[in-house]
Amino acid sequence: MAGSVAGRVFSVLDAFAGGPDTLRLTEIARRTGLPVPTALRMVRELVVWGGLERAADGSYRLGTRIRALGAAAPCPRGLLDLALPSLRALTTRIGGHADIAVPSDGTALCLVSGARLPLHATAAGKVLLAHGHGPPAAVRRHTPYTLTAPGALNTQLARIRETGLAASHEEYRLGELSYAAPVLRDGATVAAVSVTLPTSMPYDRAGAAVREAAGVIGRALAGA
Amino acid sequence: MAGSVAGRVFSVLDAFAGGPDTLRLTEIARRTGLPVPTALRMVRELVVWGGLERAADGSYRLGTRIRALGAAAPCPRGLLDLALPSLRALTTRIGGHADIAVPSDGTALCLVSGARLPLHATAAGKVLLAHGHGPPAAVRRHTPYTLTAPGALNTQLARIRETGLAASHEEYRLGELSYAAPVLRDGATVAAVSVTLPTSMPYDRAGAAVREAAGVIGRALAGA
DNA sequence: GCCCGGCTTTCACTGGATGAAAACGTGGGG
DNA sequence: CCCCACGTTTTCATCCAGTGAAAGCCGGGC
Repeated sequence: MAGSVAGRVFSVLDAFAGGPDTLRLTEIARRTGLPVPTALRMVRELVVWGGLERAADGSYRLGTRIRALGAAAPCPRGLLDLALPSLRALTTRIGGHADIAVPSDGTALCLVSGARLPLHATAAGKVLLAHGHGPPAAVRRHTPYTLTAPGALNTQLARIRETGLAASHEEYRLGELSYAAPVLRDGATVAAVSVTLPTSMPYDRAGAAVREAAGVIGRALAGA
Repeated sequence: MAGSVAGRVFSVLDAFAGGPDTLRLTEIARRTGLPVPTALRMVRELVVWGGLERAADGSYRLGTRIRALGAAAPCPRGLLDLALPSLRALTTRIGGHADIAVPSDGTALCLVSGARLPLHATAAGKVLLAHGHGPPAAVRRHTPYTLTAPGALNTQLARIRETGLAASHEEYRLGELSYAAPVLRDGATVAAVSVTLPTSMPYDRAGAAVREAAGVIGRALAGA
């Protein structure tokens, strides 16, 4: 792949996946191992297409075309397949319901249950929100504990980014609490693993367990 | 671009942008105009990379890599969220419809209404055109007032760059006028704020109001 | 002014890309 | 069962798009 034109184009795109969201030509060349003129040609074609766009200072960032495609991408069946073993293990260990959710139309789409959850009121949703998926389809109050103030929510999202763990205590349904952790692929959050438990059955290791499961699934993704 | 490898890869990806989320090889070849073996090679490299994935029945769909990239793409992390308060204020102050538009496939995609507007005939579109977004998907006459001569349009675009304000007087729909101003991020225009009014309504403060709103949103973007 | 780093253009060479043709697989109609 | 039709995959001789070293260009620092 490295010896093909397509491969070179892809490597340029990959250069943006993990790192800062804006790169200069030289930096792209360094990251991809491509000679500068070659990187320039790749980048130019990407700009014409709309996959990259040029910032005012001459550096590059991912463009609208990539965003549009990302939004158009359906949720991968393969993801559920990869995740199922870990989800079963989670349920065995913690109890309750384990699921994996991807962003879809401003909601968190649960691949196991098929449910669509609000982004602002569930642990899985908050994980997705915290990592740039959004905006939410609707922000409404589901229980007395639902967070609706943008400020409070943003503070939580910042914390979620720091800790890699989100929680929801009866913010969506009374008597239900959930924990969720991000599934990473190439440094980007592509899904959220969550467990949902009745408040009567709290389990203090749920957070760590969810994080572990997310890690395992992320590694499975990388290996696939 | 059509004559380059990169262009062919892009056209394959584009084939998925508008249509159904799963395509068969022959269908991809048909949509892109590529010979089948060529399409096959493109598709294969995309699959290896992760930009496409193969469904159980042998058809193809957009893959996790594309999703991850789309998620990693900066800027509209809640561009609409950030803009909504300002847009509401605009409507309250000026009336009519306020919206924020980003370039998408040669059109101006309005994030509030979801509408796609032509770049050459609307205020929001002209703002995007004036700052390097384009080319337009199509330049056609919508009303007797639509500008189609490239010269006249370019003169206007230059003026828009100078003044930071664009207008459209019944160039898209009769009885409708709109004003738009650029939203800047790192000095680059990433979106356009616009208000659309019936010609019967007063509008003398619309220009300044739109510009102010765009400034506020730009500052919110920088802070995020 | 001079230098230095990064961006862009040029150009002769070459190896990856190309696509017609043929082989392969599969399903279904007679 | 055979044969046909359709979609996919492989092959291979041809050739042109892609390559990258080198040189030119621009701007900013000293």
